[in-house]
Amino acid sequence: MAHLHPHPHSRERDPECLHCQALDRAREAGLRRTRALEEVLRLLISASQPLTLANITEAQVLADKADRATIYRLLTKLERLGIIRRLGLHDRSAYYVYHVPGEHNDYLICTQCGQIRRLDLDCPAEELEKQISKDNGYSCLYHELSFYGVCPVCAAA
Amino acid sequence: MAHLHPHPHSRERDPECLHCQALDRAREAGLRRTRALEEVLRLLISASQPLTLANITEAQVLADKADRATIYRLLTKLERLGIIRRLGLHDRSAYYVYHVPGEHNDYLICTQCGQIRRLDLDCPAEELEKQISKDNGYSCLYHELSFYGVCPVCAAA
DNA sequence: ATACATGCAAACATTTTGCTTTGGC
DNA sequence: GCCAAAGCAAAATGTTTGCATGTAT
Repeated sequence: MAHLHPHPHSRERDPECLHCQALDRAREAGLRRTRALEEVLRLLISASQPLTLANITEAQVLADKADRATIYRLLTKLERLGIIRRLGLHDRSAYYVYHVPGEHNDYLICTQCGQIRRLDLDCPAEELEKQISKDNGYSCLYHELSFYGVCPVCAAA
Repeated sequence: MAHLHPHPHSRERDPECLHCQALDRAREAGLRRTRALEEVLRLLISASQPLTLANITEAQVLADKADRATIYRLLTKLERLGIIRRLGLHDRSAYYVYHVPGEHNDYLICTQCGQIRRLDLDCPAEELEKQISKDNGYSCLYHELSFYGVCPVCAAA
Protein backbone atom coordinates (compact mmCIF):
# COMPACT_ATOMS: atom_id res chain seq x y z
CA MET A 1 0.00 0.00 0.00
CA ALA A 2 2.48 2.60 1.14
CA HIS A 3 4.19 2.45 -2.19
CA LEU A 4 6.83 5.14 -2.29
CA HIS A 5 7.53 7.05 -5.40
CA PRO A 6 10.90 5.72 -6.50
CA HIS A 7 11.95 8.66 -8.58
CA PRO A 8 11.01 11.99 -7.10
CA HIS A 9 10.73 14.96 -9.37
CA SER A 10 11.62 12.97 -12.42
CA ARG A 11 9.45 12.68 -15.43
CA GLU A 12 9.91 8.98 -15.89
CA ARG A 13 6.77 6.96 -15.67
CA ASP A 14 6.50 3.66 -13.98
CA PRO A 15 3.02 2.34 -14.76
CA GLU A 16 3.08 0.34 -11.54
CA CYS A 17 3.81 3.36 -9.42
CA LEU A 18 0.85 4.77 -7.54
CA HIS A 19 2.37 8.19 -7.55
CA CYS A 20 2.78 8.18 -11.30
CA GLN A 21 -0.74 6.94 -11.78
CA ALA A 22 -2.11 9.65 -9.55
CA LEU A 23 -0.07 12.30 -11.29
CA ASP A 24 -1.31 11.08 -14.64
CA ARG A 25 -4.90 11.18 -13.52
CA ALA A 26 -4.45 14.70 -12.27
CA ARG A 27 -2.72 15.86 -15.41
CA GLU A 28 -5.36 14.33 -17.61
CA ALA A 29 -7.95 16.26 -15.69
CA GLY A 30 -6.12 19.44 -16.59
CA LEU A 31 -4.11 20.14 -13.45
CA ARG A 32 -0.63 21.53 -13.86
CA ARG A 33 2.40 19.71 -12.64
CA THR A 34 3.36 21.83 -9.68
CA ARG A 35 5.46 21.20 -6.64
CA ALA A 36 2.36 21.24 -4.43
CA LEU A 37 0.59 18.67 -6.56
CA GLU A 38 3.52 16.30 -6.47
CA GLU A 39 4.10 16.60 -2.77
CA VAL A 40 0.48 16.36 -1.75
CA LEU A 41 0.02 13.19 -3.76
CA ARG A 42 3.26 11.71 -2.46
CA LEU A 43 2.30 12.45 1.14
CA LEU A 44 -1.17 11.01 0.85
CA ILE A 45 0.03 7.92 -0.97
CA SER A 46 2.75 7.09 1.51
CA ALA A 47 0.67 7.90 4.59
CA SER A 48 -0.60 4.96 6.55
CA GLN A 49 -3.50 6.96 7.86
CA PRO A 50 -5.73 9.83 6.83
CA LEU A 51 -4.15 13.28 6.92
CA THR A 52 -5.63 16.67 7.69
CA LEU A 53 -5.01 19.87 5.80
CA ALA A 54 -2.81 20.95 8.70
CA ASN A 55 -0.86 17.70 8.62
CA ILE A 56 -0.10 18.18 4.97
CA THR A 57 0.73 21.85 5.15
CA GLU A 58 3.12 21.31 8.04
CA ALA A 59 4.89 18.34 6.54
CA GLN A 60 8.66 18.70 6.20
CA VAL A 61 8.67 18.87 2.45
CA LEU A 62 6.06 21.58 2.36
CA ALA A 63 6.52 23.54 5.57
CA ASP A 64 7.05 27.24 4.92
CA LYS A 65 6.96 26.45 1.25
CA ALA A 66 3.28 25.98 0.75
CA ASP A 67 0.32 28.02 1.79
CA ARG A 68 -2.72 26.62 3.53
CA ALA A 69 -4.99 28.12 0.91
CA THR A 70 -3.05 26.59 -1.94
CA ILE A 71 -3.12 23.14 -0.43
CA TYR A 72 -6.75 23.58 0.49
CA ARG A 73 -7.73 24.42 -3.07
CA LEU A 74 -5.64 21.59 -4.40
CA LEU A 75 -7.23 19.06 -2.05
CA THR A 76 -10.64 20.32 -3.06
CA LYS A 77 -9.86 19.82 -6.72
CA LEU A 78 -8.37 16.39 -6.19
CA GLU A 79 -11.41 15.35 -4.24
CA ARG A 80 -13.76 16.57 -6.93
CA LEU A 81 -11.77 14.52 -9.42
CA GLY A 82 -12.10 11.45 -7.26
CA ILE A 83 -8.36 11.11 -6.90
CA ILE A 84 -8.49 11.56 -3.17
CA ARG A 85 -11.30 11.17 -0.70
CA ARG A 86 -12.36 13.29 2.22
CA LEU A 87 -13.42 11.56 5.40
CA GLY A 88 -15.51 12.85 8.27
CA LEU A 89 -13.94 11.27 11.30
CA HIS A 90 -15.60 13.17 14.13
CA ASP A 91 -12.69 15.49 14.45
CA ARG A 92 -13.20 19.17 13.88
CA SER A 93 -11.10 18.90 10.77
CA ALA A 94 -11.46 16.97 7.57
CA TYR A 95 -9.22 14.03 6.78
CA TYR A 96 -7.98 13.07 3.36
CA VAL A 97 -6.80 9.78 1.92
CA TYR A 98 -5.55 8.81 -1.48
CA HIS A 99 -8.21 6.87 -3.28
CA VAL A 100 -6.99 3.81 -5.14
CA PRO A 101 -9.72 3.00 -7.65
CA GLY A 102 -11.57 -0.07 -6.50
CA GLU A 103 -10.03 -0.09 -3.05
CA HIS A 104 -11.67 0.82 0.20
CA ASN A 105 -10.65 1.20 3.81
CA ASP A 106 -12.41 1.31 7.11
CA TYR A 107 -11.14 2.86 10.31
CA LEU A 108 -11.05 2.35 14.04
CA ILE A 109 -10.90 5.52 16.08
CA CYS A 110 -10.36 5.99 19.79
CA THR A 111 -12.99 8.34 21.15
CA GLN A 112 -10.63 9.44 23.92
CA CYS A 113 -7.28 10.12 22.29
CA GLY A 114 -8.41 10.32 18.68
CA GLN A 115 -5.94 7.76 17.40
CA ILE A 116 -6.87 6.43 13.98
CA ARG A 117 -5.98 2.98 12.72
CA ARG A 118 -6.78 1.53 9.40
CA LEU A 119 -8.71 -1.70 9.50
CA ASP A 120 -8.00 -4.43 7.06
CA LEU A 121 -11.31 -6.13 6.59
CA ASP A 122 -13.68 -7.38 4.01
CA CYS A 123 -16.07 -4.53 4.13
CA PRO A 124 -19.59 -5.89 4.19
CA ALA A 125 -21.11 -2.65 2.95
CA GLU A 126 -19.63 -3.08 -0.46
CA GLU A 127 -22.56 -5.15 -1.65
CA LEU A 128 -25.17 -2.93 -0.13
CA GLU A 129 -24.01 -0.08 -2.28
CA LYS A 130 -25.57 -1.36 -5.47
CA GLN A 131 -28.81 -2.13 -3.74
CA ILE A 132 -29.01 1.28 -2.10
CA SER A 133 -28.06 2.94 -5.33
CA LYS A 134 -30.88 1.18 -7.10
CA ASP A 135 -33.45 1.68 -4.34
CA ASN A 136 -32.85 5.39 -4.00
CA GLY A 137 -31.73 6.43 -7.44
CA TYR A 138 -28.40 7.74 -6.20
CA SER A 139 -25.35 7.72 -8.42
CA CYS A 140 -21.63 7.71 -7.72
CA LEU A 141 -22.20 5.87 -4.50
CA TYR A 142 -19.47 5.14 -2.03
CA HIS A 143 -19.48 4.65 1.70
CA GLU A 144 -17.60 5.26 4.85
CA LEU A 145 -17.53 2.82 7.73
CA SER A 146 -15.83 3.76 10.96
CA PHE A 147 -15.71 2.09 14.33
CA TYR A 148 -15.40 4.14 17.48
CA GLY A 149 -14.34 2.95 20.89
CA VAL A 150 -11.87 3.34 23.72
CA CYS A 151 -8.39 2.06 22.97
CA PRO A 152 -6.55 -0.11 25.50
CA VAL A 153 -4.20 2.70 26.49
CA CYS A 154 -7.02 5.12 27.25
CA ALA A 155 -9.01 2.41 28.98
CA ALA A 156 -6.11 1.84 31.37
CA ALA A 157 -5.86 5.52 32.25
CA MET B 1 -39.42 5.52 15.93
CA ALA B 2 -40.52 9.13 16.05
CA HIS B 3 -42.44 8.49 19.21
CA LEU B 4 -43.80 11.77 20.46
CA HIS B 5 -43.95 12.58 24.10
CA PRO B 6 -47.65 12.44 24.90
CA HIS B 7 -47.60 14.59 27.99
CA PRO B 8 -45.29 17.54 27.75
CA HIS B 9 -44.02 19.13 30.91
CA SER B 10 -45.85 16.71 33.11
CA ARG B 11 -44.21 14.50 35.64
CA GLU B 12 -46.15 11.41 34.75
CA ARG B 13 -44.08 8.52 33.59
CA ASP B 14 -45.05 6.28 30.78
CA PRO B 15 -42.45 3.51 30.72
CA GLU B 16 -43.11 3.00 27.01
CA CYS B 17 -42.40 6.58 26.20
CA LEU B 18 -38.99 7.25 24.70
CA HIS B 19 -38.99 10.75 26.08
CA CYS B 20 -39.66 9.53 29.60
CA GLN B 21 -37.00 6.89 29.29
CA ALA B 22 -34.47 9.42 28.10
CA LEU B 23 -35.38 11.83 30.84
CA ASP B 24 -35.01 9.08 33.39
CA ARG B 25 -31.62 8.12 32.09
CA ALA B 26 -30.49 11.71 32.26
CA ARG B 27 -31.85 12.24 35.74
CA GLU B 28 -30.24 9.07 37.00
CA ALA B 29 -26.95 10.34 35.72
CA GLY B 30 -27.40 13.42 37.86
CA LEU B 31 -28.68 15.95 35.35
CA ARG B 32 -31.31 18.36 36.55
CA ARG B 33 -34.72 18.55 35.00
CA THR B 34 -34.46 21.81 33.09
CA ARG B 35 -36.38 23.25 30.23
CA ALA B 36 -33.38 22.82 27.94
CA LEU B 37 -32.98 19.16 28.83
CA GLU B 38 -36.63 18.42 28.12
CA GLU B 39 -36.72 20.25 24.84
CA VAL B 40 -33.45 18.93 23.52
CA LEU B 41 -34.50 15.37 24.20
CA ARG B 42 -37.91 15.93 22.70
CA LEU B 43 -36.48 17.46 19.57
CA LEU B 44 -33.94 14.73 19.03
CA ILE B 45 -36.43 11.97 19.69
CA SER B 46 -39.04 13.30 17.31
CA ALA B 47 -36.59 14.25 14.57
CA SER B 48 -36.46 11.96 11.60
CA GLN B 49 -32.92 12.94 10.86
CA PRO B 50 -29.79 14.06 12.66
CA LEU B 51 -29.81 17.64 13.96
CA THR B 52 -27.03 20.16 14.34
CA LEU B 53 -26.43 22.40 17.30
CA ALA B 54 -27.75 25.26 15.20
CA ASN B 55 -30.87 23.31 14.26
CA ILE B 56 -31.64 22.69 17.88
CA THR B 57 -30.88 26.17 19.12
CA GLU B 58 -33.05 27.73 16.45
CA ALA B 59 -36.01 25.42 16.91
CA GLN B 60 -39.30 27.13 17.66
CA VAL B 61 -39.54 25.91 21.22
CA LEU B 62 -36.08 27.09 22.06
CA ALA B 63 -35.43 30.08 19.83
CA ASP B 64 -34.45 33.15 21.83
CA LYS B 65 -34.98 31.13 24.96
CA ALA B 66 -31.86 29.06 24.93
CA ASP B 67 -28.26 29.93 24.51
CA ARG B 68 -25.94 28.17 22.10
CA ALA B 69 -23.44 27.52 24.88
CA THR B 70 -26.06 26.00 27.12
CA ILE B 71 -27.28 23.62 24.45
CA TYR B 72 -23.74 22.85 23.45
CA ARG B 73 -22.79 21.84 26.97
CA LEU B 74 -25.95 19.84 27.35
CA LEU B 75 -25.36 17.94 24.13
CA THR B 76 -21.83 17.22 25.23
CA LYS B 77 -23.03 15.79 28.52
CA LEU B 78 -25.74 13.73 26.89
CA GLU B 79 -23.26 12.33 24.46
CA ARG B 80 -20.84 11.40 27.23
CA LEU B 81 -23.68 9.60 28.95
CA GLY B 82 -24.46 7.66 25.80
CA ILE B 83 -27.97 9.07 25.64
CA ILE B 84 -27.37 10.74 22.34
CA ARG B 85 -24.79 10.18 19.68
CA ARG B 86 -22.72 12.58 17.65
CA LEU B 87 -22.21 11.84 13.98
CA GLY B 88 -19.57 13.08 11.60
CA LEU B 89 -21.40 13.52 8.34
CA HIS B 90 -18.92 15.46 6.24
CA ASP B 91 -20.64 18.69 6.96
CA ARG B 92 -18.76 21.42 8.74
CA SER B 93 -20.93 20.91 11.77
CA ALA B 94 -21.62 17.98 14.05
CA TYR B 95 -24.93 16.14 13.93
CA TYR B 96 -26.72 14.61 16.86
CA VAL B 97 -29.23 11.79 17.12
CA TYR B 98 -31.04 10.25 20.03
CA HIS B 99 -29.56 6.89 20.77
CA VAL B 100 -32.05 4.15 21.50
CA PRO B 101 -30.09 1.44 23.31
CA GLY B 102 -29.58 -1.48 20.99
CA GLU B 103 -30.72 0.39 17.92
CA HIS B 104 -28.59 1.65 15.09
CA ASN B 105 -29.08 3.69 11.96
CA ASP B 106 -27.16 4.26 8.80
CA TYR B 107 -27.44 7.24 6.48
CA LEU B 108 -27.44 8.18 2.85
CA ILE B 109 -26.11 11.64 2.10
CA CYS B 110 -26.12 13.58 -1.14
CA THR B 111 -22.67 14.97 -1.77
CA GLN B 112 -24.15 17.84 -3.77
CA CYS B 113 -27.05 19.19 -1.75
CA GLY B 114 -26.23 17.62 1.59
CA GLN B 115 -29.61 16.01 2.06
CA ILE B 116 -29.57 13.31 4.70
CA ARG B 117 -31.87 10.31 4.71
CA ARG B 118 -32.01 7.57 7.23
CA LEU B 119 -31.58 4.11 5.81
CA ASP B 120 -33.50 1.23 7.16
CA LEU B 121 -31.27 -1.72 6.70
CA ASP B 122 -29.83 -4.69 8.45
CA CYS B 123 -26.47 -3.22 9.16
CA PRO B 124 -23.85 -5.77 8.32
CA ALA B 125 -21.23 -4.11 10.51
CA GLU B 126 -23.03 -5.11 13.67
CA GLU B 127 -21.29 -8.46 13.78
CA LEU B 128 -17.89 -7.11 12.97
CA GLU B 129 -17.95 -5.04 16.11
CA LYS B 130 -17.31 -7.89 18.49
CA GLN B 131 -14.52 -9.22 16.36
CA ILE B 132 -12.84 -5.85 16.04
CA SER B 133 -13.25 -5.22 19.73
CA LYS B 134 -11.55 -8.50 20.52
CA ASP B 135 -8.80 -8.14 17.93
CA ASN B 136 -7.80 -4.64 18.98
CA GLY B 137 -8.67 -4.53 22.66
CA TYR B 138 -11.07 -1.64 22.23
CA SER B 139 -14.03 -1.21 24.53
CA CYS B 140 -17.39 0.53 24.15
CA LEU B 141 -17.35 -0.10 20.46
CA TYR B 142 -19.92 1.28 18.09
CA HIS B 143 -19.83 2.20 14.46
CA GLU B 144 -21.03 4.62 11.89
CA LEU B 145 -21.86 3.66 8.34
CA SER B 146 -22.75 6.32 5.82
CA PHE B 147 -23.29 6.18 2.11
CA TYR B 148 -22.48 9.15 -0.06
CA GLY B 149 -23.66 9.81 -3.58
CA VAL B 150 -25.53 12.13 -5.86
CA CYS B 151 -29.27 12.20 -5.34
CA PRO B 152 -31.65 12.04 -8.33
CA VAL B 153 -32.56 15.71 -8.05
CA CYS B 154 -28.95 16.88 -8.13
CA ALA B 155 -28.12 14.40 -10.86
CA ALA B 156 -30.80 15.94 -13.05
CA ALA B 157 -29.46 19.45 -12.54
C1' DA C 1 0.79 35.02 -23.97
C1' DT C 2 -2.64 32.98 -21.44
C1' DA C 3 -4.72 30.77 -18.05
C1' DC C 4 -4.11 28.34 -13.88
C1' DA C 5 -1.67 28.17 -9.42
C1' DT C 6 0.25 30.64 -5.50
C1' DG C 7 0.65 33.63 -1.38
C1' DC C 8 -1.02 36.65 1.80
C1' DA C 9 -4.59 38.53 4.40
C1' DA C 10 -9.02 38.76 5.74
C1' DA C 11 -13.75 36.81 6.33
C1' DC C 12 -16.55 32.91 7.92
C1' DA C 13 -18.65 29.23 10.37
C1' DT C 14 -18.71 26.58 14.23
C1' DT C 15 -17.08 25.09 18.47
C1' DT C 16 -15.33 25.96 22.97
C1' DT C 17 -14.29 28.53 27.30
C1' DG C 18 -14.57 32.07 31.33
C1' DC C 19 -17.25 34.14 34.39
C1' DT C 20 -21.36 35.86 36.59
C1' DT C 21 -26.20 34.99 37.58
C1' DT C 22 -30.17 31.96 37.97
C1' DG C 23 -32.74 28.18 39.58
C1' DG C 24 -33.31 22.95 40.63
C1' DC C 25 -32.98 20.11 44.47
C1' DG D 1 -28.15 27.15 50.79
C1' DC D 2 -25.43 24.61 47.56
C1' DC D 3 -24.01 23.29 43.29
C1' DA D 4 -25.35 22.43 38.55
C1' DA D 5 -27.17 24.95 34.62
C1' DA D 6 -27.99 29.21 32.03
C1' DG D 7 -26.67 33.36 29.78
C1' DC D 8 -23.58 36.49 27.76
C1' DA D 9 -19.46 37.57 25.61
C1' DA D 10 -15.13 36.52 23.91
C1' DA D 11 -11.52 33.25 22.24
C1' DA D 12 -10.16 29.47 19.63
C1' DT D 13 -10.17 26.42 15.67
C1' DG D 14 -10.53 25.24 11.11
C1' DT D 15 -12.41 26.42 6.52
C1' DT D 16 -13.07 29.45 2.68
C1' DT D 17 -12.56 33.58 -0.33
C1' DG D 18 -10.56 37.98 -2.73
C1' DC D 19 -7.12 39.79 -5.06
C1' DA D 20 -2.55 40.76 -6.80
C1' DT D 21 1.47 38.14 -8.42
C1' DG D 22 4.03 34.19 -10.24
C1' DT D 23 4.55 30.26 -13.39
C1' DA D 24 3.37 25.99 -16.21
C1' DT D 25 1.93 25.27 -20.62
